Amino acid sequence: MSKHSAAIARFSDFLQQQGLKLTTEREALVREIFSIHYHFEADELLFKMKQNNVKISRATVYRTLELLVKSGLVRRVHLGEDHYHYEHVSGNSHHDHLICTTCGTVIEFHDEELERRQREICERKKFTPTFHNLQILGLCDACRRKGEQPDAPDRVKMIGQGAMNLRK
Amino acid sequence: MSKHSAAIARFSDFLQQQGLKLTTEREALVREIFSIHYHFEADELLFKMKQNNVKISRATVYRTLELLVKSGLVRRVHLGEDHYHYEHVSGNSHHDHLICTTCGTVIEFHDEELERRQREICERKKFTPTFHNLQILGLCDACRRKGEQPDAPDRVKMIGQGAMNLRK
DNA sequence: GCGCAACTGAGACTCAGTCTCAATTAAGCG
DNA sequence: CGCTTAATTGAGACTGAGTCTCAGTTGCGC
Repeated sequence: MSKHSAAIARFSDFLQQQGLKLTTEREALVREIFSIHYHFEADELLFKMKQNNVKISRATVYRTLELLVKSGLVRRVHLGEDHYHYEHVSGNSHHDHLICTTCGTVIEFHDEELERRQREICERKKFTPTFHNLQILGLCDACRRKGEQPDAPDRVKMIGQGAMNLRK
Repeated sequence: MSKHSAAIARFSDFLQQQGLKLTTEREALVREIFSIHYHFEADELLFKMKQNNVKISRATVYRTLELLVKSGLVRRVHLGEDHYHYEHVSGNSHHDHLICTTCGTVIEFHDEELERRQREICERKKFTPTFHNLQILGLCDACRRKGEQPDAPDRVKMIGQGAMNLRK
């Protein structure tokens, strides 16, 4: 049960600083998040917790995600779809995404030269960056091989495990 | 009335190629879009057309925007909010965005070195890019000057003219 | 001009995310 | 260890962007 205790301790500290409380729901959510090693959606989280018989409400999931983002333990990322995805932050930290528009595969990468160049651009524009978000959409190697796209997808599909809606 | 006729001609060609029709609604929408020289939202478009006494439905606006994106005349951009923004494409073409998280100002920029480096990264990952989207969030010069952020905004606010909801 | 596939609008629907409010709980304090 | 109270929770109503349906309309190739 002491898995992910480092993350929980960090979150606890953050909450205390803000005069907020570490509740069982919040703790369970952090555990769940840190056991997912991929991008996830809020509803996916809710679903998984239901599966594990952990009781938590939609509202609490969203509220806690917001706190986790503020605390820096979780990052909100755009993956080309029209709603948010999240990922937990653990040591290694920042990266950007290559997203295959055919199969939905997400490839992470980090490139120091790219980062440096961005900083230069900001400096020149007198802009103080705090965060950035880069997605490159296109075809992954596998999809390119299996024929020049069969039917021109105009929208990214099937990212993550899909929505699995189960409102209540 | 022949303003923006180049764009309309291009769209007409695209439609014809696809066996689709150029209707009065679609033409009016293209006119409206090409008279906005900034990022806009779908609802904003609907609102402006109502103001100008052009009758068009929400469904048609969305349907036409999709076609315009496919035709390459309009681009869908993420501006850090939870819904889409659009911008028309006109000659000069591709650029990325610096977005001030305090006042919502959007600064456009284009940097060839950044583009080149991205192409290199894709090559190394055997990824065939078709499009990318880079937003750098932070503080613009003006906001940085007027004090180190008064109350830590955790979310981008007030981008564009705001939503001005008027469903019907 | 005709025919018919493409198109349109009204409004129902979906789905992610937010808000409200009464009931509950963490945690500092005596 | 119980009290107090501010923070938190869950149920479900609500919001707002975007999609879908379907009956009626229209562009356009013949």
